[in-house]
Amino acid sequence: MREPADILREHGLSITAQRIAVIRAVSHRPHATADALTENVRAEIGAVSKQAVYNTLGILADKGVIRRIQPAGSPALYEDRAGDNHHHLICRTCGKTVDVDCATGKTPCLTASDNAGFRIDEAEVIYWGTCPQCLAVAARE
Amino acid sequence: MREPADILREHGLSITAQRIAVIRAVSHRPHATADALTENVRAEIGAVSKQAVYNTLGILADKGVIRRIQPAGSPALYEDRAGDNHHHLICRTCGKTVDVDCATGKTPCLTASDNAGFRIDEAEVIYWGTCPQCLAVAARE
DNA sequence: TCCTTTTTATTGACCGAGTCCATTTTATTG
DNA sequence: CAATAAAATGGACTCGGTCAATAAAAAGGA
Repeated sequence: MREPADILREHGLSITAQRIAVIRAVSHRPHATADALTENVRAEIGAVSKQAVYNTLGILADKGVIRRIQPAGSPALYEDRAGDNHHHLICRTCGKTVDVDCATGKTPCLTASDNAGFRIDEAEVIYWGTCPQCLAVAARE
Repeated sequence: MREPADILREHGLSITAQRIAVIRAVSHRPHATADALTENVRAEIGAVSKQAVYNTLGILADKGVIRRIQPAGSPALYEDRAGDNHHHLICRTCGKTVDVDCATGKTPCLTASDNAGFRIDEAEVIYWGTCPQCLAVAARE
């Protein structure tokens, strides 16, 4: 990802230390919760309000700069990679989240068998399962 | 769906008026929230506690009798149809949720391009877009 | 540069969805 | 018809997130 300040400028947003740090945190730590990102930001610039973090994440997600994923039973996660239609693999046991490229090609999943008249703009795919570590633990028992 | 009491019996669960009414509500009103279902149940049997509804929904979802879907930015929805690997189409504007059969065949979506060592047991697909009604409203403006 | 305007950050109250827990009620089983 | 196990109730509580009023900081123009 480019310089945080450039990203903000390109979208007509004011450039603030908080926003820069949020962008850095997201790109440095993918699949993190707002809470975790807040801690990262605090480590970098000393202090931020919860609200500033949510605000920044919300705006960036709206602008398509970052992506928000909201897996069942978990707070929202944010990631750097956006707009490339990749998907996620989530461990039911430990919550580990991993990127997977789309199974079917470029922007493929945008085709439902019957769209019921909807105009579809995104296909969100979450593969649920058990990660290698948790499989190993389960096997040992 | 069969008789609620039979479903409960088959899974070794006590048969109570509350549970029967919850099962009826789910099958009568697909894609409803726990809250909406609670109202339905109250209309049928007079009163239920929030907890009894959550408890029943949780157990039935665990047993695979019903399915819980948790779309981003919305409370959980419950539906009757379970185990047939169908997906959902959700309107970003009004939240309307519609079933779609799987685009690729029988139980197809269970294949990620790279499973990263995970054992995958479910592929959850949500198509986001705009429903016909909301498209019409938008066009009129 | 300074000053004004606009945007953003802060703080703390608040909200909705869901869970926890102690108690009472209801099913089930001998 | 007990005795016991399972479920329901009600109310407090948690967590993720939003709202709204005020303070602070950026952006833009003379």
